[in-house]
Amino acid sequence: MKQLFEYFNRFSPLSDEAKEAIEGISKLVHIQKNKDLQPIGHTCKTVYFINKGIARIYYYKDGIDITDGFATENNVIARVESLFTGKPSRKAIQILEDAEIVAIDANKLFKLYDSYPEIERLFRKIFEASHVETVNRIEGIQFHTAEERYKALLEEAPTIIQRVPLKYIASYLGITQVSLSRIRGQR
Amino acid sequence: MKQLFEYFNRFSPLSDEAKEAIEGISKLVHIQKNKDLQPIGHTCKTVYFINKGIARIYYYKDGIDITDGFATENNVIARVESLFTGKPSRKAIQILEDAEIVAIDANKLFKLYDSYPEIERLFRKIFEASHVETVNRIEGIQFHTAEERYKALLEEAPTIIQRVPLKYIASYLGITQVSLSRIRGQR
DNA sequence: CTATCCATTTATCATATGATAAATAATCAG
DNA sequence: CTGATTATTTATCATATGATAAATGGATAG
Repeated sequence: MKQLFEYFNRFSPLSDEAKEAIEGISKLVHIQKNKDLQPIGHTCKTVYFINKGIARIYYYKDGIDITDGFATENNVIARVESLFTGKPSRKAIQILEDAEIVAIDANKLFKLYDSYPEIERLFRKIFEASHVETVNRIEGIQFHTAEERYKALLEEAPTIIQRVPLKYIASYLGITQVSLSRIRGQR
Repeated sequence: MKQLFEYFNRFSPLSDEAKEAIEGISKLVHIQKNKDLQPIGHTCKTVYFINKGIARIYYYKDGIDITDGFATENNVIARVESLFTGKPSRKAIQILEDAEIVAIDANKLFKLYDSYPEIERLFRKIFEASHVETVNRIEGIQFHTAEERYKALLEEAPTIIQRVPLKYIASYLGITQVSLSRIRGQR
Protein backbone atom coordinates (compact mmCIF):
# COMPACT_ATOMS: atom_id res chain seq x y z
CA MET A 1 0.00 0.00 0.00
CA LYS A 2 3.05 2.20 0.15
CA GLN A 3 2.73 3.22 -3.48
CA LEU A 4 -0.91 4.14 -2.97
CA PHE A 5 -0.24 6.35 0.04
CA GLU A 6 2.56 8.09 -1.75
CA TYR A 7 0.13 8.80 -4.54
CA PHE A 8 -2.36 10.16 -2.01
CA ASN A 9 0.28 12.47 -0.60
CA ARG A 10 0.44 14.24 -3.94
CA PHE A 11 -3.14 15.42 -3.32
CA SER A 12 -3.54 15.70 0.43
CA PRO A 13 -1.92 13.76 3.23
CA LEU A 14 -4.06 11.44 5.32
CA SER A 15 -4.01 10.77 9.05
CA ASP A 16 -2.83 7.30 10.07
CA GLU A 17 -6.35 6.48 11.09
CA ALA A 18 -7.71 7.36 7.68
CA LYS A 19 -5.00 5.32 6.01
CA GLU A 20 -5.94 2.31 8.07
CA ALA A 21 -9.57 2.80 7.16
CA ILE A 22 -8.72 2.78 3.48
CA GLU A 23 -6.46 -0.20 3.90
CA GLY A 24 -9.42 -1.98 5.49
CA ILE A 25 -11.56 -1.61 2.37
CA SER A 26 -8.84 -2.38 -0.15
CA LYS A 27 -7.33 -5.54 -1.44
CA LEU A 28 -4.41 -6.36 -3.64
CA VAL A 29 -5.24 -8.23 -6.83
CA HIS A 30 -3.04 -9.77 -9.48
CA ILE A 31 -4.41 -10.00 -13.00
CA GLN A 32 -3.10 -11.45 -16.20
CA LYS A 33 -2.58 -9.70 -19.46
CA ASN A 34 -5.65 -9.42 -21.68
CA LYS A 35 -8.08 -10.24 -18.88
CA ASP A 36 -10.97 -7.92 -18.17
CA LEU A 37 -10.70 -6.42 -14.71
CA GLN A 38 -14.29 -5.23 -15.04
CA PRO A 39 -16.69 -6.34 -17.75
CA ILE A 40 -19.06 -4.30 -19.86
CA GLY A 41 -22.52 -3.91 -18.39
CA HIS A 42 -21.57 -4.00 -14.73
CA THR A 43 -21.92 -1.03 -12.47
CA CYS A 44 -18.57 0.30 -11.34
CA LYS A 45 -18.20 -0.29 -7.62
CA THR A 46 -14.44 -0.21 -7.36
CA VAL A 47 -11.72 2.37 -7.64
CA TYR A 48 -8.47 0.83 -8.85
CA PHE A 49 -4.92 1.95 -8.29
CA ILE A 50 -2.23 0.41 -10.46
CA ASN A 51 0.94 -0.70 -8.65
CA LYS A 52 2.31 -2.41 -11.72
CA GLY A 53 1.05 -2.96 -15.22
CA ILE A 54 -1.08 -1.06 -17.65
CA ALA A 55 -4.81 -0.99 -18.27
CA ARG A 56 -7.26 0.50 -20.68
CA ILE A 57 -10.94 1.37 -20.63
CA TYR A 58 -12.75 0.29 -23.79
CA TYR A 59 -16.22 -0.17 -25.19
CA TYR A 60 -17.88 -1.21 -28.39
CA LYS A 61 -19.25 1.30 -30.82
CA ASP A 62 -21.20 -0.32 -33.66
CA GLY A 63 -19.36 -3.53 -32.94
CA ILE A 64 -15.95 -1.90 -33.07
CA ASP A 65 -13.57 -1.91 -30.12
CA ILE A 66 -12.86 1.65 -29.00
CA THR A 67 -10.25 2.57 -26.40
CA ASP A 68 -11.45 5.30 -24.11
CA GLY A 69 -8.27 5.74 -22.12
CA PHE A 70 -5.16 4.19 -20.61
CA ALA A 71 -3.76 4.09 -17.11
CA THR A 72 -0.29 3.12 -16.01
CA GLU A 73 1.56 2.61 -12.76
CA ASN A 74 0.79 4.95 -9.87
CA ASN A 75 -2.52 6.08 -11.25
CA VAL A 76 -6.13 5.57 -10.41
CA ILE A 77 -8.51 4.09 -12.92
CA ALA A 78 -12.29 3.96 -12.73
CA ARG A 79 -15.26 4.28 -15.02
CA VAL A 80 -16.48 7.53 -13.54
CA GLU A 81 -19.62 7.73 -15.65
CA SER A 82 -20.79 4.62 -13.80
CA LEU A 83 -19.10 5.18 -10.43
CA PHE A 84 -20.70 8.62 -10.01
CA THR A 85 -24.13 7.77 -11.38
CA GLY A 86 -24.64 4.22 -10.14
CA LYS A 87 -25.67 3.22 -13.65
CA PRO A 88 -24.21 0.18 -15.42
CA SER A 89 -21.22 1.03 -17.55
CA ARG A 90 -21.04 0.33 -21.25
CA LYS A 91 -17.30 0.27 -20.80
CA ALA A 92 -14.87 -2.37 -19.59
CA ILE A 93 -11.43 -2.23 -17.99
CA GLN A 94 -8.88 -4.53 -19.54
CA ILE A 95 -5.38 -5.33 -18.36
CA LEU A 96 -2.72 -5.04 -21.04
CA GLU A 97 0.27 -6.33 -19.05
CA ASP A 98 0.26 -8.70 -16.09
CA ALA A 99 -0.70 -6.33 -13.31
CA GLU A 100 -0.74 -5.76 -9.59
CA ILE A 101 -3.62 -3.57 -8.58
CA VAL A 102 -5.16 -2.16 -5.40
CA ALA A 103 -8.93 -2.51 -5.55
CA ILE A 104 -10.79 -0.07 -3.30
CA ASP A 105 -14.41 -0.91 -2.59
CA ALA A 106 -16.30 2.19 -3.71
CA ASN A 107 -19.42 1.74 -1.61
CA LYS A 108 -17.34 1.35 1.50
CA LEU A 109 -15.23 4.27 0.41
CA PHE A 110 -18.30 6.49 0.08
CA LYS A 111 -19.34 5.41 3.57
CA LEU A 112 -15.92 6.39 4.88
CA TYR A 113 -16.60 9.87 3.52
CA ASP A 114 -19.13 10.31 6.35
CA SER A 115 -16.66 9.61 9.13
CA TYR A 116 -13.51 10.92 7.47
CA PRO A 117 -14.01 14.23 5.67
CA GLU A 118 -10.29 14.08 4.87
CA ILE A 119 -10.94 10.99 2.75
CA GLU A 120 -13.80 12.67 0.94
CA ARG A 121 -11.54 15.61 0.31
CA LEU A 122 -8.71 13.43 -0.96
CA PHE A 123 -10.87 11.65 -3.49
CA ARG A 124 -12.57 14.88 -4.46
CA LYS A 125 -9.14 16.21 -5.39
CA ILE A 126 -8.12 13.03 -7.19
CA PHE A 127 -11.21 13.11 -9.34
CA GLU A 128 -11.01 16.86 -9.85
CA ALA A 129 -7.59 16.31 -11.37
CA SER A 130 -9.03 13.66 -13.63
CA HIS A 131 -11.87 16.03 -14.52
CA VAL A 132 -9.36 18.66 -15.59
CA GLU A 133 -7.54 16.12 -17.75
CA THR A 134 -10.79 15.18 -19.40
CA VAL A 135 -11.68 18.81 -20.12
CA ASN A 136 -8.25 19.37 -21.62
CA ARG A 137 -8.54 16.25 -23.71
CA ILE A 138 -11.61 17.60 -25.47
CA GLU A 139 -9.57 20.47 -26.80
CA GLY A 140 -6.99 18.02 -28.08
CA ILE A 141 -9.52 15.85 -29.83
CA GLN A 142 -11.57 18.64 -31.24
CA PHE A 143 -8.97 20.93 -32.64
CA HIS A 144 -5.96 18.93 -33.63
CA THR A 145 -5.42 16.68 -36.59
CA ALA A 146 -4.84 12.98 -36.09
CA GLU A 147 -1.17 13.51 -36.74
CA GLU A 148 -0.91 16.24 -34.12
CA ARG A 149 -2.72 14.07 -31.61
CA TYR A 150 -0.36 11.19 -32.27
CA LYS A 151 2.69 13.37 -31.88
CA ALA A 152 1.30 14.87 -28.70
CA LEU A 153 0.82 11.41 -27.27
CA LEU A 154 4.37 10.51 -28.30
CA GLU A 155 5.57 13.50 -26.29
CA GLU A 156 3.39 13.09 -23.24
CA ALA A 157 3.26 9.34 -22.90
CA PRO A 158 5.86 7.62 -25.06
CA THR A 159 5.81 4.56 -22.83
CA ILE A 160 2.16 3.95 -23.61
CA ILE A 161 2.95 3.80 -27.30
CA GLN A 162 5.74 1.35 -26.59
CA ARG A 163 3.72 -0.88 -24.32
CA VAL A 164 0.34 -0.97 -26.01
CA PRO A 165 -0.75 -2.49 -29.35
CA LEU A 166 -1.16 0.24 -31.92
CA LYS A 167 -4.73 -0.71 -32.69
CA TYR A 168 -5.73 0.39 -29.20
CA ILE A 169 -3.86 3.63 -29.61
CA ALA A 170 -5.56 4.33 -32.93
CA SER A 171 -9.06 4.21 -31.50
CA TYR A 172 -7.93 6.22 -28.48
CA LEU A 173 -6.77 8.90 -30.90
CA GLY A 174 -10.10 8.67 -32.71
CA ILE A 175 -8.75 7.25 -35.95
CA THR A 176 -8.51 3.87 -37.63
CA GLN A 177 -5.54 1.61 -37.26
CA VAL A 178 -4.83 2.12 -40.94
CA SER A 179 -4.72 5.89 -40.56
CA LEU A 180 -2.39 5.63 -37.61
CA SER A 181 -0.10 3.37 -39.58
CA ARG A 182 -0.12 5.87 -42.42
CA ILE A 183 0.77 8.70 -40.06
CA ARG A 184 3.59 6.70 -38.51
CA GLY A 185 4.84 5.67 -41.90
CA GLN A 186 5.14 9.05 -43.51
CA ARG A 187 8.65 10.48 -43.51
CA MET B 1 -31.30 32.63 -4.19
CA LYS B 2 -34.36 30.42 -4.35
CA GLN B 3 -33.42 29.04 -7.76
CA LEU B 4 -29.93 28.22 -6.55
CA PHE B 5 -31.10 26.31 -3.50
CA GLU B 6 -33.58 24.36 -5.58
CA TYR B 7 -30.71 23.42 -7.84
CA PHE B 8 -28.67 22.35 -4.81
CA ASN B 9 -31.54 20.14 -3.66
CA ARG B 10 -31.14 18.06 -6.79
CA PHE B 11 -27.73 16.99 -5.47
CA SER B 12 -27.96 17.06 -1.70
CA PRO B 13 -30.02 19.24 0.60
CA LEU B 14 -28.23 21.76 2.78
CA SER B 15 -28.92 22.77 6.35
CA ASP B 16 -30.23 26.30 6.84
CA GLU B 17 -26.94 27.24 8.38
CA ALA B 18 -25.02 26.05 5.34
CA LYS B 19 -27.41 27.90 3.05
CA GLU B 20 -26.80 31.10 4.95
CA ALA B 21 -23.07 30.56 4.73
CA ILE B 22 -23.30 30.23 0.97
CA GLU B 23 -25.57 33.22 0.74
CA GLY B 24 -22.92 35.17 2.61
CA ILE B 25 -20.29 34.54 -0.05
CA SER B 26 -22.54 35.04 -3.06
CA LYS B 27 -23.78 38.04 -4.89
CA LEU B 28 -26.29 38.65 -7.60
CA VAL B 29 -24.94 40.22 -10.76
CA HIS B 30 -26.63 41.48 -13.89
CA ILE B 31 -24.71 41.39 -17.13
CA GLN B 32 -25.44 42.53 -20.62
CA LYS B 33 -25.41 40.47 -23.75
CA ASN B 34 -22.00 40.02 -25.38
CA LYS B 35 -20.08 41.13 -22.28
CA ASP B 36 -17.36 38.90 -20.89
CA LEU B 37 -18.21 37.73 -17.41
CA GLN B 38 -14.62 36.56 -17.02
CA PRO B 39 -11.79 37.42 -19.36
CA ILE B 40 -9.10 35.23 -20.85
CA GLY B 41 -5.95 35.01 -18.76
CA HIS B 42 -7.49 35.44 -15.35
CA THR B 43 -7.57 32.68 -12.81
CA CYS B 44 -11.06 31.44 -12.14
CA LYS B 45 -12.05 32.38 -8.62
CA THR B 46 -15.79 32.28 -8.98
CA VAL B 47 -18.46 29.66 -9.49
CA TYR B 48 -21.45 31.05 -11.36
CA PHE B 49 -25.05 29.95 -11.32
CA ILE B 50 -27.34 31.25 -14.05
CA ASN B 51 -30.74 32.48 -12.92
CA LYS B 52 -31.58 33.88 -16.31
CA GLY B 53 -29.73 34.11 -19.59
CA ILE B 54 -27.24 32.01 -21.45
CA ALA B 55 -23.45 31.94 -21.41
CA ARG B 56 -20.62 30.26 -23.22
CA ILE B 57 -17.01 29.44 -22.46
CA TYR B 58 -14.69 30.23 -25.35
CA TYR B 59 -11.03 30.60 -26.20
CA TYR B 60 -8.83 31.36 -29.14
CA LYS B 61 -7.10 28.64 -31.06
CA ASP B 62 -4.68 29.99 -33.66
CA GLY B 63 -6.58 33.26 -33.55
CA ILE B 64 -9.93 31.60 -34.12
CA ASP B 65 -12.79 31.88 -31.63
CA ILE B 66 -13.70 28.42 -30.33
CA THR B 67 -16.71 27.72 -28.14
CA ASP B 68 -15.93 25.21 -25.43
CA GLY B 69 -19.42 24.93 -24.00
CA PHE B 70 -22.71 26.58 -23.17
CA ALA B 71 -24.70 26.98 -19.98
CA THR B 72 -28.31 28.02 -19.58
CA GLU B 73 -30.67 28.81 -16.73
CA ASN B 74 -30.40 26.76 -13.55
CA ASN B 75 -26.95 25.54 -14.25
CA VAL B 76 -23.53 26.17 -12.85
CA ILE B 77 -20.74 27.42 -15.05
CA ALA B 78 -17.04 27.59 -14.23
CA ARG B 79 -13.72 27.10 -15.94
CA VAL B 80 -12.79 24.02 -13.99
CA GLU B 81 -9.34 23.64 -15.50
CA SER B 82 -8.49 26.93 -13.78
CA LEU B 83 -10.70 26.66 -10.70
CA PHE B 84 -9.23 23.30 -9.71
CA THR B 85 -5.63 24.05 -10.56
CA GLY B 86 -5.30 27.70 -9.58
CA LYS B 87 -3.69 28.38 -12.94
CA PRO B 88 -4.80 31.22 -15.21
CA SER B 89 -7.40 30.15 -17.72
CA ARG B 90 -6.95 30.50 -21.45
CA LYS B 91 -10.71 30.58 -21.64
CA ALA B 92 -13.30 33.29 -21.11
CA ILE B 93 -16.95 33.26 -20.12
CA GLN B 94 -19.19 35.41 -22.29
CA ILE B 95 -22.84 36.26 -21.79
CA LEU B 96 -25.02 35.70 -24.86
CA GLU B 97 -28.29 37.13 -23.52
CA ASP B 98 -28.77 39.76 -20.83
CA ALA B 99 -28.32 37.66 -17.72
CA GLU B 100 -28.90 37.44 -14.01
CA ILE B 101 -26.24 35.40 -12.32
CA VAL B 102 -25.28 34.32 -8.82
CA ALA B 103 -21.53 34.68 -8.35
CA ILE B 104 -20.09 32.48 -5.60
CA ASP B 105 -16.64 33.40 -4.37
CA ALA B 106 -14.61 30.24 -4.87
CA ASN B 107 -11.88 30.92 -2.33
CA LYS B 108 -14.44 31.59 0.36
CA LEU B 109 -16.36 28.54 -0.81
CA PHE B 110 -13.29 26.35 -0.41
CA LYS B 111 -12.85 27.75 3.10
CA LEU B 112 -16.44 26.85 3.89
CA TYR B 113 -15.57 23.27 2.98
CA ASP B 114 -13.56 23.10 6.22
CA SER B 115 -16.44 24.03 8.48
CA TYR B 116 -19.27 22.54 6.43
CA PRO B 117 -18.51 19.09 5.06
CA GLU B 118 -22.03 19.14 3.64
CA ILE B 119 -21.02 22.02 1.38
CA GLU B 120 -17.90 20.22 0.24
CA ARG B 121 -20.06 17.20 -0.48
CA LEU B 122 -22.61 19.24 -2.42
CA PHE B 123 -20.05 20.79 -4.69
CA ARG B 124 -18.23 17.50 -5.07
CA LYS B 125 -21.45 16.06 -6.44
CA ILE B 126 -22.14 19.05 -8.67
CA PHE B 127 -18.73 18.80 -10.25
CA GLU B 128 -18.86 15.02 -10.44
CA ALA B 129 -21.98 15.39 -12.57
CA SER B 130 -20.16 17.84 -14.77
CA HIS B 131 -17.23 15.42 -14.95
CA VAL B 132 -19.54 12.68 -16.18
CA GLU B 133 -20.96 14.99 -18.85
CA THR B 134 -17.46 15.81 -20.01
CA VAL B 135 -16.50 12.14 -20.22
CA ASN B 136 -19.60 11.39 -22.24
CA ARG B 137 -18.98 14.30 -24.52
CA ILE B 138 -15.66 12.84 -25.62
CA GLU B 139 -17.45 9.84 -27.01
CA GLY B 140 -19.77 12.13 -28.92
CA ILE B 141 -16.97 14.16 -30.40
CA GLN B 142 -14.72 11.29 -31.20
CA PHE B 143 -17.06 8.84 -32.82
CA HIS B 144 -19.83 10.74 -34.49
CA THR B 145 -19.83 12.70 -37.71
CA ALA B 146 -20.45 16.42 -37.64
CA GLU B 147 -23.97 15.80 -38.88
CA GLU B 148 -24.69 13.31 -36.10
CA ARG B 149 -23.32 15.72 -33.51
CA TYR B 150 -25.50 18.51 -34.83
CA LYS B 151 -28.60 16.33 -34.78
CA ALA B 152 -27.78 15.15 -31.28
CA LEU B 153 -27.53 18.74 -30.11
CA LEU B 154 -30.83 19.52 -31.81
CA GLU B 155 -32.38 16.69 -29.79
CA GLU B 156 -30.76 17.38 -26.45
CA ALA B 157 -30.66 21.16 -26.43
CA PRO B 158 -32.84 22.64 -29.14
CA THR B 159 -33.17 25.89 -27.20
CA ILE B 160 -29.43 26.46 -27.40
CA ILE B 161 -29.57 26.28 -31.18
CA GLN B 162 -32.41 28.76 -31.18
CA ARG B 163 -30.83 31.18 -28.79
CA VAL B 164 -27.20 31.17 -29.90
CA PRO B 165 -25.56 32.39 -33.13
CA LEU B 166 -24.70 29.45 -35.35
CA LYS B 167 -21.07 30.38 -35.56
CA TYR B 168 -20.69 29.61 -31.88
CA ILE B 169 -22.46 26.32 -32.29
CA ALA B 170 -20.23 25.33 -35.19
CA SER B 171 -17.03 25.60 -33.20
CA TYR B 172 -18.68 23.87 -30.24
CA LEU B 173 -19.42 20.97 -32.58
CA GLY B 174 -15.83 21.06 -33.79
CA ILE B 175 -16.58 22.17 -37.34
CA THR B 176 -16.48 25.39 -39.32
CA GLN B 177 -19.46 27.64 -39.69
CA VAL B 178 -19.50 26.79 -43.39
CA SER B 179 -19.73 23.07 -42.69
CA LEU B 180 -22.54 23.59 -40.23
CA SER B 181 -24.42 25.63 -42.75
CA ARG B 182 -23.92 22.87 -45.33
CA ILE B 183 -25.24 20.27 -42.90
CA ARG B 184 -28.28 22.37 -42.07
CA GLY B 185 -28.91 23.11 -45.72
CA GLN B 186 -28.85 19.60 -47.11
CA ARG B 187 -32.37 18.26 -47.95
C1' DC C 1 -35.57 54.34 -43.80
C1' DT C 2 -31.02 53.69 -45.07
C1' DA C 3 -26.44 52.35 -44.77
C1' DT C 4 -23.34 49.55 -42.50
C1' DC C 5 -21.95 45.68 -40.33
C1' DC C 6 -22.27 41.01 -39.13
C1' DA C 7 -24.31 36.31 -39.75
C1' DT C 8 -25.47 32.82 -42.83
C1' DT C 9 -25.56 30.41 -47.03
C1' DT C 10 -23.79 28.81 -51.41
C1' DA C 11 -20.11 27.45 -54.52
C1' DT C 12 -15.56 25.59 -55.78
C1' DC C 13 -11.56 23.19 -55.00
C1' DA C 14 -8.12 20.68 -51.92
C1' DT C 15 -7.11 17.25 -48.56
C1' DA C 16 -7.22 14.25 -44.47
C1' DT C 17 -9.22 10.33 -43.17
C1' DG C 18 -12.31 6.26 -43.85
C1' DA C 19 -13.37 1.77 -46.07
C1' DT C 20 -11.76 -2.12 -48.05
C1' DA C 21 -8.50 -5.47 -49.48
C1' DA C 22 -4.20 -7.55 -49.66
C1' DA C 23 0.68 -8.09 -48.27
C1' DT C 24 4.00 -8.48 -44.44
C1' DA C 25 5.42 -8.94 -39.95
C1' DA C 26 5.02 -10.40 -35.30
C1' DT C 27 3.25 -13.37 -31.70
C1' DC C 28 1.78 -17.52 -29.70
C1' DA C 29 0.22 -22.42 -28.98
C1' DG C 30 1.48 -26.85 -29.47
C1' DC D 1 10.46 -25.13 -34.71
C1' DT D 2 6.20 -24.87 -37.27
C1' DG D 3 1.82 -23.43 -38.42
C1' DA D 4 -1.85 -20.51 -37.20
C1' DT D 5 -3.48 -16.48 -35.55
C1' DT D 6 -3.17 -11.60 -34.82
C1' DA D 7 -1.03 -7.05 -35.61
C1' DT D 8 0.78 -3.82 -38.78
C1' DT D 9 1.67 -1.81 -43.11
C1' DT D 10 0.72 -0.62 -47.87
C1' DA D 11 -2.32 0.44 -51.70
C1' DT D 12 -6.54 2.17 -53.94
C1' DC D 13 -10.60 4.59 -54.10
C1' DA D 14 -14.51 7.34 -51.92
C1' DT D 15 -16.08 11.06 -49.12
C1' DA D 16 -16.65 14.40 -45.32
C1' DT D 17 -14.90 18.45 -44.02
C1' DG D 18 -11.71 22.46 -44.50
C1' DA D 19 -10.24 26.77 -46.89
C1' DT D 20 -11.47 30.42 -49.47
C1' DA D 21 -14.39 33.59 -51.79
C1' DA D 22 -18.60 35.54 -52.95
C1' DA D 23 -23.64 36.15 -52.50
C1' DT D 24 -27.50 36.78 -49.61
C1' DG D 25 -29.95 37.86 -45.51
C1' DG D 26 -30.71 40.13 -41.05
C1' DA D 27 -29.75 43.34 -37.35
C1' DT D 28 -28.62 47.76 -35.61
C1' DA D 29 -27.25 52.72 -35.28
C1' DG D 30 -28.08 56.97 -36.76
